[in-house]
Amino acid sequence: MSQALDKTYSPANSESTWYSLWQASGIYHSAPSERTPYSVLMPPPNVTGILHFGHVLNNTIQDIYIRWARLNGRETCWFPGLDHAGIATQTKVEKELKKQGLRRHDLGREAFIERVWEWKNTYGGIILEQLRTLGVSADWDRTLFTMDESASQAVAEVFVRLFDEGLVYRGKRIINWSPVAQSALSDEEVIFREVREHLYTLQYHLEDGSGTLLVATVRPETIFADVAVAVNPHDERYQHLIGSRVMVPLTGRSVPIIADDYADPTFGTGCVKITPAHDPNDFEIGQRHGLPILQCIQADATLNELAGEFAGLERFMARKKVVARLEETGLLEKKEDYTHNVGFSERGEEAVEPYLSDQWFVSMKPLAGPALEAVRDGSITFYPNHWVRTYEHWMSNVRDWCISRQLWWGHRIPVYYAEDGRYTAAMSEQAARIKLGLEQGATLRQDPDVLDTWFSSWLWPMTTMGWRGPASDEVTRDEQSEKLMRYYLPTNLLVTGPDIIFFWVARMIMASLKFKGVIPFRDVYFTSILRDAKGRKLSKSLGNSPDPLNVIEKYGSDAVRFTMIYLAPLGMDVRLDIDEKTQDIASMELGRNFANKVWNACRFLQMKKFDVAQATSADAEYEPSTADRWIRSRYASTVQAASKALDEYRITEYAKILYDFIWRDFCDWYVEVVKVQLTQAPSDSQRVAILDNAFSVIDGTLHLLHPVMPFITDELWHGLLGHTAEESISTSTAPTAQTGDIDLVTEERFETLQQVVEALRRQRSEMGIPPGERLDVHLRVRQDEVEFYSSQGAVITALARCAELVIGHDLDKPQGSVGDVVRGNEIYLVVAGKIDFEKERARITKEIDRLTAALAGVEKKLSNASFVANAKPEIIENERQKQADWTDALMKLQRNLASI
RNA sequence: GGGCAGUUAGCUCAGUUGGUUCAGAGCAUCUGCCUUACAAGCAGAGGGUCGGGGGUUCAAAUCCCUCACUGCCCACCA
Repeated sequence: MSQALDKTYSPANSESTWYSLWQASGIYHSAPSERTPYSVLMPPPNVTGILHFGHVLNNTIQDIYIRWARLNGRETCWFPGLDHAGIATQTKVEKELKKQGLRRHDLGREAFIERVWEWKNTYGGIILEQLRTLGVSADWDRTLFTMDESASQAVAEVFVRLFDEGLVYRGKRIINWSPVAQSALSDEEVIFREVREHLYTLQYHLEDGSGTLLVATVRPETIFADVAVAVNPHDERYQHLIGSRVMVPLTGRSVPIIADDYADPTFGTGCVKITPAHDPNDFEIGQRHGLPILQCIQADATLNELAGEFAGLERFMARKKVVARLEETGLLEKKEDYTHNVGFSERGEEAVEPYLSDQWFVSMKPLAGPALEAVRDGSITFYPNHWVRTYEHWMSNVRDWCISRQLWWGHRIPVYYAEDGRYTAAMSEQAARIKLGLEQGATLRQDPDVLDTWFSSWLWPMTTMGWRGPASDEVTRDEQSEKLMRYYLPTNLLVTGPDIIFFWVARMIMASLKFKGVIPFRDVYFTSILRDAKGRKLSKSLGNSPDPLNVIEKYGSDAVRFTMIYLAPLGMDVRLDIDEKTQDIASMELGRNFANKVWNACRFLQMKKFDVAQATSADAEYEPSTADRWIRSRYASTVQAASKALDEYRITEYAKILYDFIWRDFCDWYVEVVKVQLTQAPSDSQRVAILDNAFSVIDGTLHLLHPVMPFITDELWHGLLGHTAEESISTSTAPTAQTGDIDLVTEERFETLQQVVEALRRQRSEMGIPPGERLDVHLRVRQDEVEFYSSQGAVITALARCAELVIGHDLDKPQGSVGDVVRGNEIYLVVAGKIDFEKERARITKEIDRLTAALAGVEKKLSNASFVANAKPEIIENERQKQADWTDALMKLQRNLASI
C-alpha cells in the first residue's frame, strides 16, 4: 500500500498526472484483434471550436461507454477527429483579415487558403487538447481531419461516383443565399424566425386604363423583377381580367394577368405578383406558365440596373425608398403591420435571400429509401426512440441537397468545364479530358466552388477508418482500411445532439449504406439540450455559457462529468444553474462532494489497514457478519442494476445507483458498522478478514464508477490497492454481478436494524438529547429474534449512542422512557427527567393516527369482495400481512400512550 | 398548419412492467452536532396528492380520452 491519502480530494494535480500516464502508455490505442470490437465515432468538433458544455456532456457519455466496454474486455476504439467547418472557419479568418483592412479577394484564393491552414494549425487542436482535460479516452493515433489527404480523396471520389450515376447534378434553382457569406446554403442551414414587417398593398393599373388591380406584398423592392400578376382561376372578381395586362408600378413595364391556383382568393386582395427570380413559389409558377425570369437583386443583396434610380441600394434600404416613392406617386394603397416567418442564415444573423443560381445538388430520394428502412426495421436504434418519428418525416419528404458553396475553404468540386461548355466530374484534369473525349492539353476550367462541409461529414464512418472512396475500393484496394472497416463497422454507438439528425445522422446512414452496404452504427444516443436557469439555450453571445475548463478547474473533471450525467436524463432538456456574473455552476458541488465522499471512504479503509500489523493474513475462520453479508448483497444488486442501466442507456440512473450505494449503503451504514466490528474483533487477522471484505467491495465499486469518474477511481485503485504505475484501472476488468451474493433475508434483517437505529435517533432528536449523551435503551423483540439482536448489540449501541442496552422478549416499559414500535419491535429510550410528556403524547398520537388511517385503508381493501376476487394472491397476502403488523403496532402504541 | 416532448415538494428532477408506507432524491429551509474517513461532513424535521376534467380497473403519478400551458422540430400564403 502506498502513501496516506490527503484529507480532502484535490483533483487539480492528480487529473493531469493521470492523463499523462494514460497517454504515455498508449493504452487507448486499438487495433483489430481476436476480441469482440466496440467502436464509437466522435462527432468531429470544428477546427474553430472551443470546448463548451455540450461537448462536455456529449463526450462524457461517449467516454462512459468506451470505458465500460474496455473494462468488459472489448477491443475498444473511439475514433476522434476534426471538422474543417467551411463557412464557420472561413468567416473567422475573414474577420481576422478585416482587422488588417483586407478582404479575401485582396489575397487571392491560394494565399487565402494558406491563411486558413495557418489558422487551422494554430487553433485546430485546441478542443482536442481540452477534451483530454475532460478525460476523453479516444484513440488519438487515429485522429482524422476532414481535409486530410485520404478523406479529401474519398470526398472527391464519392462526388465523381454520384455524378456518374446521375445522383449529383447541376441545376439552376432558387436556393438559400447568404449575402454575407456570398454563398448558397442548404435548406437545413436556414432557420426561420418570426419577424414583424409590413404588408403593402400596391396599385397595379390596368394597361388599357380601365381600372386598377390591388396587389399585396411584403417585398415591394422586388417589383422590378415582376413578370406577372396571378389570380385564382375561380375567383369571380378577376376572371374577366385574365389575359389582360397591368403596369408594374414605378417601371413603365406591363405584365400579364395569369390564372393559377396558387393565388388564394381569401388572402390579401387575392392578387399575387409573380417574381420568379426572388421567390421559390413564384419560380415554379413561372416555370408552369413559361414566364421570363428577371433578376433585380444581386449576390450582395443590392439592387441592379433593373431598379432604375434604386440601383445600388441594399435590399432593405431599397425597400424604404421604394415605399416612399410609391407613396409619393399615390400607388401605395395601404400599409399594414404584418408578422410572418423569415429565413435567416444559421450562422450569420442576416435574412437569407432566395436567389436564382447554378448550383450542385444531390438527388436524395434514391438514397433515402434504404436509410429509412434501416431505422424502421430496427437495424439502427434511436435513444430516445421518439426521434424515429422526426427521422421518418424528414426522410419521407426529403428534398435535394444543395452541396455547392461559393467559398474557398473546403473540398473543391471535382468538376471540369470544357471551352465548349460541356463538363464532367473526375479525379483529375486529365481524367476529365478522357471522359469528355478531349485531346491532351485541351483547356479545362475547374469549378470554382467548394462542397458543403457535411458532404465530407457524411462519410465520417468510413473516412475515419482510412477509406479513400469507392474507386479506390475497386482499384487500389486499401487492405489496411478494409480491415478496419470489416472489424469496426458498424460502430456500436453514436452520441450526438438531435439538432443534427438531418445534417449528419441521416446522411451518414445514407452514405454508409450506399458505398459500403453497411449501417454506420447500431445505436444512436441523442443528448439533452442544455439550458440556463431561465431556460435559454447556452450560447456564447448570451453570456450564459461558462468555459468548462474554468468549471473543471474549480470542481474537478470527475465532478463535472458526474454532475452532468446525474443531471442529464435521456432525451430531456437540462437546466443548469448558471450564474452569469461569476460564470459558476453551483450544482457541480454535487459531483465534487461525491468525489470527496468516495475519497474519504477509501481513506478511512486505508487508515484502518495501516492500523493492523503488516503482513497479517486474514483469519480463515472469520464468520461474515450480517453487515458483511448485507453489503455484499447490496453490492451484487448494484453491479446488476448499474450494468442494466448502462445497457439501456439510462445513464442518469446509472449515476444515481452508484451515488446511493456508495453514500447511503456503503458510507452511512456499512462503514459505520465496520468501525464497530474492527473495535470488537479479537485479533488483527480477524480485522484483516473484515477489511478484505470492505476492500473487495470498494474495488468493484471503483470499477463501476470508473467510466464516469476516471481520474479519482484510478488514483484510489492505485493508492488503496497498491497497483503499479504501469497498470490502470481503465484496462483492468469490470466486476460481474455475483447474483449468489444477493441475500434478501439478510437485507430485510439489516433494514430492520437500520429502522431501529433510526427510531432511536429520532427519539433522541425529538427529546432534545445532546448527541454526546448516552442513554439506556430497552429493546423488546420476538423470542426468536433475541439472539440476533443480542449479536448486534454493539452495533446498535454505537450507532444509537446507548449507555446500557437491554434486549429481551419479556421486558416491561422502563420508568421514564419514551417508546416506539418498529416492525413489531418495541423500543424504549430511557430519558428519565428529560421527558416532555406533552411532546411524547403528541408524537405517539400522531403515529397512532397515521397507522389507524393506513389500517383503515387496508381493511377497506380486504373487505372489498372484488379486490379479494381479482387481485393477485401475493398482493392480497401482502395486505393481510400489513393488517396484522399494523394492528399489532397499534396495540403496542396504545399501551404505550396509556402509560404516559 | 403538421409532428414530437414535457407539466410530480420553494427550485432542479427520479419514479422500468398499474399493487410491498411510492409519493422519492439533490439543492434550499428549520433544529442539533467539529462523534478520531469526510463541515465538500453527521444526525433529525417540515414541505407535494403527482397541470385541469373525464374514463378504464378491485386498484392509476403510472393506461385511455379531452382541455390548458411550456418547449422543440417540420412546413412557410404573397
